[in-house]
Amino acid sequence: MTRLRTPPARRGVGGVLRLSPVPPFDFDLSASIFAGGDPGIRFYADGAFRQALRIGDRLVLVTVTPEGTVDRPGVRVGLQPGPVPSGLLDGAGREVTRLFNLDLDLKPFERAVQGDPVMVYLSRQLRGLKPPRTATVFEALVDSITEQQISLAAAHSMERRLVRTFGDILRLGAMTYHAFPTPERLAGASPGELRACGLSGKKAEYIKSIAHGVRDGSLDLEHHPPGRETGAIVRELTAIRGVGTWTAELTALRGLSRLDAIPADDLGIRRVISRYYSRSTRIDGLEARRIAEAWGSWRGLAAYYLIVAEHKGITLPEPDTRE
DNA sequence: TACCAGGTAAAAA
DNA sequence: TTTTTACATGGT
Repeated sequence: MTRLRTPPARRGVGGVLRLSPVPPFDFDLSASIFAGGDPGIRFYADGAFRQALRIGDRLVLVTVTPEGTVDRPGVRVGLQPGPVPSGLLDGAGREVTRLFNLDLDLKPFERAVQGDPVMVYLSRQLRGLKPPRTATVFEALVDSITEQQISLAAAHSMERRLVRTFGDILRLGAMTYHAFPTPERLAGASPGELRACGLSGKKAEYIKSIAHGVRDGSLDLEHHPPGRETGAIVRELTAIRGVGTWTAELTALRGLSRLDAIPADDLGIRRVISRYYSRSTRIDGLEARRIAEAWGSWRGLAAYYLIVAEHKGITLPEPDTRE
């Protein structure tokens, strides 16, 4: 897949940065999945996205708002509290670029799925949708382990408690913001504290072990040699205790933006593929992978489009009426 | 009250 | 080797 470099950021007055995402990009659509999030953790409302992020050695509140149009998109990044040194501003720009995949070029994806009428329709309905990425691979891995087996509602409740319990705190006025917990903090957590967040004993143990590995340097989740294949990364991840194929693929997709990774065994992905491609007949992971082959190296992004399409209640205009 | 929900490793057969 | 089981919370 092709990636273009984001044009140089323009520095505004008073700790404000303007970025130029690769078009097409629809910020409101891409950020809308964060609507209804926890305002103290990660939140999108009234056209502004907010999240507490660690930039270098500082914890800051990042506020992202859209400018321009889908075809000439801009993004405004504000930091609190001030004063904001220019190095911090540049770091925040890189971080926001990562979180919203601003340098991803969607045009090759749109071309690659031209032969698939369903994906052509959905990608037009969702034009400019870019998949979000976590601030760290560690965060993606911890979230994915938390989400194993149970419903997303249950998992999100646990993730929220995990962040509120162990995440570093930033106070601004009356608001308290929580960053995602560092490996150091989770490595130091007691099993009982992790269990109190709702995690099973085994999940608590997996997460603690991963946090230990990252902290002492024996496990490097964040750095991968350029050109390394997604399959190799998934295999590496599955060597970690508690990480199966599903967890590794989800982590590669959300944490590394490996858009060719598709957690095809995932119940939600199987459901949306069957909804849009199999007349809602239940399918297994193998069948899901077979259908996903049509999307080539963009299969993970295509699956994300299906999830968002379902979430937004998008239906196909002409149901298949073969006799 | 059950039962299912974006799985996994370990025990049992 | 393949199959079964325990596990956590939230929604219906």
